[in-house]
Amino acid sequence: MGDSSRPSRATIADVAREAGVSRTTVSHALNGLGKVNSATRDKVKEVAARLNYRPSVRAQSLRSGRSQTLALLSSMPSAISAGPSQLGFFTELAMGCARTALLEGYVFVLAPPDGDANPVDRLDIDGAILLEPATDDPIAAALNERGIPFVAIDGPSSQRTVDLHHEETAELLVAHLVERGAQHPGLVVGSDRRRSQAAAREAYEAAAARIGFTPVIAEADESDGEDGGYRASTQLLEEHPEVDGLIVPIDAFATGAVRAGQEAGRTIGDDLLIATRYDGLRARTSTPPLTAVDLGLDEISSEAVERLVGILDGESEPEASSSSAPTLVVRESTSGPA
Amino acid sequence: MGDSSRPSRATIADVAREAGVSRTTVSHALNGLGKVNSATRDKVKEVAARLNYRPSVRAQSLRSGRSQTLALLSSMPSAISAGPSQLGFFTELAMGCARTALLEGYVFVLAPPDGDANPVDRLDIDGAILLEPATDDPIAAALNERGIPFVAIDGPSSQRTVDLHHEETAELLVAHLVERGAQHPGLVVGSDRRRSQAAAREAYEAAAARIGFTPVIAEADESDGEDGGYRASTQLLEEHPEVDGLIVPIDAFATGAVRAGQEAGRTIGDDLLIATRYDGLRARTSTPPLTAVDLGLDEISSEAVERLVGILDGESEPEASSSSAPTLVVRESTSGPA
DNA sequence: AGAGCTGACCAAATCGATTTGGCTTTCTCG
DNA sequence: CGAGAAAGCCAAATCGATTTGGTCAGCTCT
Repeated sequence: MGDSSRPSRATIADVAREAGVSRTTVSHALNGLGKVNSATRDKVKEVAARLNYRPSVRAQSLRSGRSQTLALLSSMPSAISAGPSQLGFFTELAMGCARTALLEGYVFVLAPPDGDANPVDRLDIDGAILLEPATDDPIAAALNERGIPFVAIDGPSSQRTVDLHHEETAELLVAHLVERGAQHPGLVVGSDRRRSQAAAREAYEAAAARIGFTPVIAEADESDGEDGGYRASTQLLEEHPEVDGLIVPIDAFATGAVRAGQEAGRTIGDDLLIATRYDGLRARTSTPPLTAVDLGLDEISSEAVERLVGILDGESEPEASSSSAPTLVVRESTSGPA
Repeated sequence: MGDSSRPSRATIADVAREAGVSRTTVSHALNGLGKVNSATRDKVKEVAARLNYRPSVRAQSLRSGRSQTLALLSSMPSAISAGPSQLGFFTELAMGCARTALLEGYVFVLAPPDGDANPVDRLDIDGAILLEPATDDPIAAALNERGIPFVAIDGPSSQRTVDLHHEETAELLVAHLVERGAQHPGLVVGSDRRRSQAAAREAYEAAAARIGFTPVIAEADESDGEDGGYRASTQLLEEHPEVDGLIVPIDAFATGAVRAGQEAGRTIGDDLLIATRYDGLRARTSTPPLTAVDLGLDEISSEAVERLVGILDGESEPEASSSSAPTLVVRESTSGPA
């Protein structure tokens, strides 16, 4: 089978030789640049087709300084390799970004989890989408240093960023619980200092002040996953038995909260309402299914990519980018059994 | 002159000049090749660090002929942009491949859906994972022509391929339905000619012959999605009212089958058992949740990537690659309400 | 002393494109 | 007629690395 024929592709030099012109002329002919006699142009194209010539992406990228490639980077450690929750959110964004990027003519790469080595140096990319960077994010710094433009998703306002609408989301959840009759909704958040946490807190506290209930907040370490949510919720419910609703933005915590509630003798959706943020696999397959928020990740990711592409193509930067507002997905955890 | 912003990175030539040696020596020093005096080596390293030098991936890839990049390609149209459940089969595999690839030191790209342009020519990849290629797959052909090695997932035996265990899966499903008391299990398959369909058919028919029931098979066009499954199932149940179980490998069809069964007055999980193949979002969030099969996609994808990397690194090819067998995930659709 | 090594280093070729700057013709117009 | 423009083409520079094929000095062995 395997005859040792030439696996190497025809190069522009081959085409030039075969067509009896210079490499310059081949390049011009194929790219529609410069002045080329139409007869020559046709001849070149014919030869190129015959030799099955395709320009080398490698060489083009070196010469032109552009790789037509974008990446999704995350400053969160091992976003890809992490559990099912991360997988959902990150993955959904990645696919959304990929789809839009491909439509815009870019290739999309999934980046290594940071770990020790900086992924930025290993990647040949024109731009990046950066997921939830911190203010002093190392990846953001690396990108800046290399002069690689990026658009953050849910980044600090000092960066070009597409918003995840944390405020609206949090307000939506509080309002929903209250509307469903919760008198004392509590909040379970992660203890790290990401924007999403802060936003949830603030919106919750603002709503508490406005509506007139006493805020009750529990914290857990995000790396503890479901167990962390379980412990925090258990303690919260013990110390504040009056709490009849829980807003648990992190979905892993939320399933933990469900367990905590059930073990405390509550009926989820009836005398304990629970709502979470990300409407992923976890929220949907929980028993009972969790009310969550449709964040419109598809729209968000495509907005981020389009903005990035706009920057790369040197278009004037749109001032206000407005993705549509998040919408509630009501499920049994706040509406009782069907 | 320390003028304003320098967006361009230090090149190997800058390091060479600054260190007072040749580019060759810099390259050798940094890569641990050739003969370099250790003092010189240290000096070079120091300068490189000071200038924050990083080799250009572009240039390396052109010169070395390797890009340290892999891709997941699919011959199925618009695999990425498909359906609402982005988090489907393709995605799960993609993430699995990506994780392993990254661990092996490769960058992983998500490829454009084929459509008109051949994605292969736009990609700078060392190798590829090809999902469910047909025997005369155009992408496989393109890869071969370019001399890019690939490992198929569920490809024809003429290619290097990692198996999805369709036979076992189909047998598992039939056996399960029979064990749950189905006397006349039917089969709903897609009408295209992919390996998975054929395997399901054969295993089903073999089981029918062995166990002794009359095979009843309905077909639907895969592009019709849930509706196609609904129509096919409705018709099947009308024509063969004795059917008390349905094996519906394609999950979109399966939810359609559920609807068909319910509208025919059946109780899913009781007098009509339904089981599907891919244990994704769809199976899990169906009402009732569908019994499905854990295909071990994680293992499969990492096996495929490891095999590909082995080939790329010129290791001897492992003869038998054996991923673990699929296992059943029993849910209400075959076990009745909890 | 001369052949033969080895250590340390470098100039130039190479990868495959794009782009710059010319060099001829031929045509146009004052 | 001659200046200038434009068409058509090409040689060489360029992108930033790796690799090939040296040179040169110093050392050993006979």
